[in-house]
Amino acid sequence: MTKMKDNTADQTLCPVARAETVVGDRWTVLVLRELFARNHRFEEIQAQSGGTPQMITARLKKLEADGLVTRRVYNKRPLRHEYHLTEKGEAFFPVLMALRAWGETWCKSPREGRAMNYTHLVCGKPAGLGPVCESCGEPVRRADMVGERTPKYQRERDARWEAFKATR
Amino acid sequence: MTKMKDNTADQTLCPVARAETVVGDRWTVLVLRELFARNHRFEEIQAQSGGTPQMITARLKKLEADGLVTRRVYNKRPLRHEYHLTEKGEAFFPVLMALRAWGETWCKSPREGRAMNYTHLVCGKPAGLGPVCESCGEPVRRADMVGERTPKYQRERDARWEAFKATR
DNA sequence: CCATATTGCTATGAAAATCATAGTAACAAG
DNA sequence: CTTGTTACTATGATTTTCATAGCAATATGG
Repeated sequence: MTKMKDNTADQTLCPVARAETVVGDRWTVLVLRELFARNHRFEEIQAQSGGTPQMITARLKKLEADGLVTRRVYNKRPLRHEYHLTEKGEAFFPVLMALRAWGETWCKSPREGRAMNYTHLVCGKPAGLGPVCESCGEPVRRADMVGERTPKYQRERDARWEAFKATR
Repeated sequence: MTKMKDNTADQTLCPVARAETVVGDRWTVLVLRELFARNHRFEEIQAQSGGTPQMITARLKKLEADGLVTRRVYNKRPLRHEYHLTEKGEAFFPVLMALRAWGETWCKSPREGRAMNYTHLVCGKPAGLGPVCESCGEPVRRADMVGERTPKYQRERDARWEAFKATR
């Protein structure tokens, strides 16, 4: 034998399994990253995540269906939408920050340097990687932080955008 | 046009993208969940995650290759291995806890109840869902917590194990 | 000894997802 | 009336996943 019943994971009480049916996918997480980075347009999301349009459309539709994202008209004629995080979507922030902390610590050689640096607005100092500010020790919320891209990461993103535009 | 160069994400400075190449997959996260739940045997991991053996073998191999998991012989003749988290794997704990918090809060109706309750050993009280103990306010580490399954969730897992054994 | 159970997988073919590439729709601007 | 912009959809090849089955190496019970 091999498999049991289908635990499509909405059949379980486990919150991790439940969450994974929504965000258990590379593209979905990258789309969310872009939305948190305040990139709300389809093109930008596609360019920075590196996905095909189908991948991005599919994830955005699913995220909308799952209540993490809303579409907002920013232009009628031609009709154009921006994608924004809902409260449920915004609440995903701590997961992304935890993932970031793990990625910075365990998926990079030290010489590569950070992608982003966050400043904790409450104390005005660097927030570091953890769930509490490394400078003042208070738990950090998204609203209390400003993130700034390091020059290297900014250049990387600019280059990606240029490369994307070049092929259109 | 449609796609740009391949950002296989080890080509980026972004720690989220880097992390996702390792753990950006439903099965991988469920396997990690089981390892954190101290289920170290192939069968248990398969039964509780609900995957096919190939899915589980593939994830365990990849997790080993990525340095999150080590195989440990627990029986020669017949040769049998247990899967254990490395330091890198253990470090993933905050991500899982953040995912748990989000899942409990946003992927469940209130009446369903929790899957687990953690006690913060430092203060002896409930740790809650956040990165800091809801009782004493200190940041919680995995070593400072004991998790207990709620009866309902325990029954669910027992049932899954029985169902699994029944089909073998 | 010999049949059955245990554990940890591998094999196989069908179904579904993903990829790269190309193209379309609906306008705006010059 | 041609070119550009934005947000997709279409298509066919490739890759992954799924469900089902089976196997290898022993332990265990009779």
